[in-house]
Amino acid sequence: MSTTKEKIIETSIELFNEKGCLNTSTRHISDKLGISVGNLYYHFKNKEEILIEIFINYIKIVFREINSINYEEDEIFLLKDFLLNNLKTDIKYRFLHLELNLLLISFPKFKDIMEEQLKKEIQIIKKLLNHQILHGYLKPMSENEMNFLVSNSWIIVRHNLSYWNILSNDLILNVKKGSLNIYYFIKPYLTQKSLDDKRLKDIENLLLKGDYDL
Amino acid sequence: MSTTKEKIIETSIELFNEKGCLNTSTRHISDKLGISVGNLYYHFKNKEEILIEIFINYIKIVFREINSINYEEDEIFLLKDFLLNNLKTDIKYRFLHLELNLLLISFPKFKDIMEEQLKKEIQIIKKLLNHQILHGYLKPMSENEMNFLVSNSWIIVRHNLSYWNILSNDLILNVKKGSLNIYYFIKPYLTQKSLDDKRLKDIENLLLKGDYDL
Amino acid sequence: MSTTKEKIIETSIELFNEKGCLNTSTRHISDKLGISVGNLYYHFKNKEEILIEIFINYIKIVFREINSINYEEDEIFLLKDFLLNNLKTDIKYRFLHLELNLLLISFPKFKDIMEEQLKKEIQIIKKLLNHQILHGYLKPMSENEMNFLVSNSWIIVRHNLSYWNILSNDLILNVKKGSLNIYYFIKPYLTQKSLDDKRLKDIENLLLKGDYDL
Amino acid sequence: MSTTKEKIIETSIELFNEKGCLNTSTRHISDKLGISVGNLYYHFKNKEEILIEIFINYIKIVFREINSINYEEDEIFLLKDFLLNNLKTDIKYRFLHLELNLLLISFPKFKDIMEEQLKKEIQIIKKLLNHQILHGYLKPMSENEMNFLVSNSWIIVRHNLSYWNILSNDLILNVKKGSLNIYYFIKPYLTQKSLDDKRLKDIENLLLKGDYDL
DNA sequence: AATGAATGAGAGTTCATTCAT
DNA sequence: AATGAATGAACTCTCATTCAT
Repeated sequence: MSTTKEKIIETSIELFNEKGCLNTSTRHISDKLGISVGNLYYHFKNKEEILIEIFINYIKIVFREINSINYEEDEIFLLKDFLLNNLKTDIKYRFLHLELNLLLISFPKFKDIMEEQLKKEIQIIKKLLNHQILHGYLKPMSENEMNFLVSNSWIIVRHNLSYWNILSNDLILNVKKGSLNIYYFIKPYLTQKSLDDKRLKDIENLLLKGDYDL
Repeated sequence: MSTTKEKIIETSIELFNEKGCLNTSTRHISDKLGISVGNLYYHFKNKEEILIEIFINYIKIVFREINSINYEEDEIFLLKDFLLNNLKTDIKYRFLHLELNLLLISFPKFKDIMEEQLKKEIQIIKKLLNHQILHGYLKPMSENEMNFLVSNSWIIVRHNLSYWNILSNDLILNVKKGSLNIYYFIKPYLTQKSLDDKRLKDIENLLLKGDYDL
Repeated sequence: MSTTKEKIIETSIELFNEKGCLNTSTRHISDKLGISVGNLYYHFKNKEEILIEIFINYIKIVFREINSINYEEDEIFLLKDFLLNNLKTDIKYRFLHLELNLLLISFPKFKDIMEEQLKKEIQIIKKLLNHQILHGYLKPMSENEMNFLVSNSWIIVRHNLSYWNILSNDLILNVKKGSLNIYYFIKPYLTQKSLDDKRLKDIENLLLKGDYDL
Repeated sequence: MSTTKEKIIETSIELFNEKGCLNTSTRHISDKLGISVGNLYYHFKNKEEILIEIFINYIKIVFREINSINYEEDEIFLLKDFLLNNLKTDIKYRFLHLELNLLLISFPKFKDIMEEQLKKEIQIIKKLLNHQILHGYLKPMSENEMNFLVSNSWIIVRHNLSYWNILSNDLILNVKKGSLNIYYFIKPYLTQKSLDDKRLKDIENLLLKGDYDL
């Protein structure tokens, strides 16, 4: 049993993904939810606050997943986590990245939070990559190479859907193709130890077959 | 001395990059240009036609550059072309990719043309990559790997600005960083022959120093 | 104390009669009423919905009057009802018929409702005429003659104002002349019994003198 | 080989019938004709002048037909002329009557000419009817009855299409039905001599079968 | 918490008309 | 005669937001 505020968020996410945040009016949201516009504005000061609330929810989930990684236990699975765990979240909040630039232009507060958040993400990805290097799963690299591996990862992870969405309207299929974008992007950086690991082959097979739920 | 139609296109591009196509009204365009809205609509049936005209201009330039590549002369420079020649064009028309997903949702005709165009681009990039493999500059790869190299290239090329724009407002700097994204993305696929080639080092140095005009 | 929605309808009717529905903008309506355009569109999805609401109001009144006819009591007065009762309604909603053809072309939903409504009206007029025939007030006629009596009645009733409006701007006078159009149109179909009836003479005198309120 | 001015008139008539005069822009007309708007305005001061020119053409044809009636030769055929000769003209210029009231409201000059013209028409119809009475084809009637017979004729002739257009989109069929409206309207006023005349039966049969070209 | 009426700016677009060429 | 670029007012309609209840 969710509160009205939560319902507004969920409905907004659905509509933003469907038609885009900029194409979705507050009236659309309240109509779809079956509440009054006034009530929506009782819970949120304005549209940007809805967007920011959504983004904060997104951040929380992403960080919860990232922080739940057990760095000690089983190092190769870090890759699997990196690849699979976030897929569902990224689908649910896909408009955030698909529409990112207009959101940054249109909503200044959102831009500030996004910037701050990206910096944190960069640190975490770096930590992850360094950990993988330490355990011999990832080839060593210079600081500079590392920086561009990080940014490229982010770009590929956040924007692969842009590519597939042009070619097809099948969201699930596109997301599964996108997971292979990430996999094949990271592959050249893996060590022979990684490539020989049975678990990596399992991941590759899983992704290639697309035999998993989203 | 450019025609009104051309001026509308140029002004639209400027405003679309600045505020986003969806945030720019036809009245903004005509006001900035100092003409009446009526005159704008005399030259273009509607806003989508302006967008499409811009996109067609973009395509023409991209294809002109691509078709001017001399495949015989000097194979390594294909990479340089791939990296540098399009940068200016991509800056000028950056809103096309930064705002892509909302444009696809909002303008159905544009989507059709974009889809068609992307399919052509894919073929051309494949041809380029195969040519590089043939001459020993790129490592051989499977059909599948090739497909994801192509899609990842496209994603990195078109969306690297998304990343840097969050962190800084300096467009030129961001574009130059983005060029390194492309370079470092492609590097793991290069053969030793490429890596040993002096011209590649020159490219890398050029990009790292950012000592080139845009 | 009427609601805003009702006021919009009343103001629209006034303006539509005055300047024509097609010559009346939604801003005219809201300006005359002293509300914002936004408010008008809060109450009505679009202009066609205003038109349809007006038409439905019109239908309701027409049918209420028609259904209030007591077929048992006094048959000759059916004619009087047919002639007089609807006059006020037809004045109030006169643009509906004066402007009919453009409304049908311009508003497809309106056309559908109008078609449906006309078919109902035809049935009711037929019933009325048959009742008059049964009681010997109207000459018997073939099915075919009946059909064209019905259509001609409708045409005369709905369009007589078209004629008089060309010749004079005095609406009330024109409407009263129009009532005689209906009367003289129907007269040749009346039986001797009708013509001998004092009440018919009364009606004729009333209409000729125009000594009644509208 | 018609002049540009004539072509503008013909094209305007087509478009006015199709979409309504008020829904047809000068741009529509010049586009359909393949000339420039400027050229259209070279030939006509404004839209109203086009309308008036059309109306004058219409008047000329109507009067030419009316004046060609040979009152001596064969009196019963006056009815046929009244019924059939004008049908083609009325189809061609149907928007003039279908859209009449808005035209009167929107174009003051047109209204003046229309008023003047209607008065002339009334005189001519009266003359025709009196001639028919004189020869025993039409029942004698009072001045008053005559006036309303005239106005009702005009209403039925000009507005019967309004009725049928609601029920069907088949123009030719509707016009043919409309001809029966006129016929059945006039029938009660005919003398036994008319009704016994074989030529009248021929007309009725012709109209009922609809076996004639338009 | 919630309603829903109201605002007013601004969106995309069309229009009759003008005018230099 | 004819072109077609240009105007600017007006059109229908949508938007984020406010506020009395």
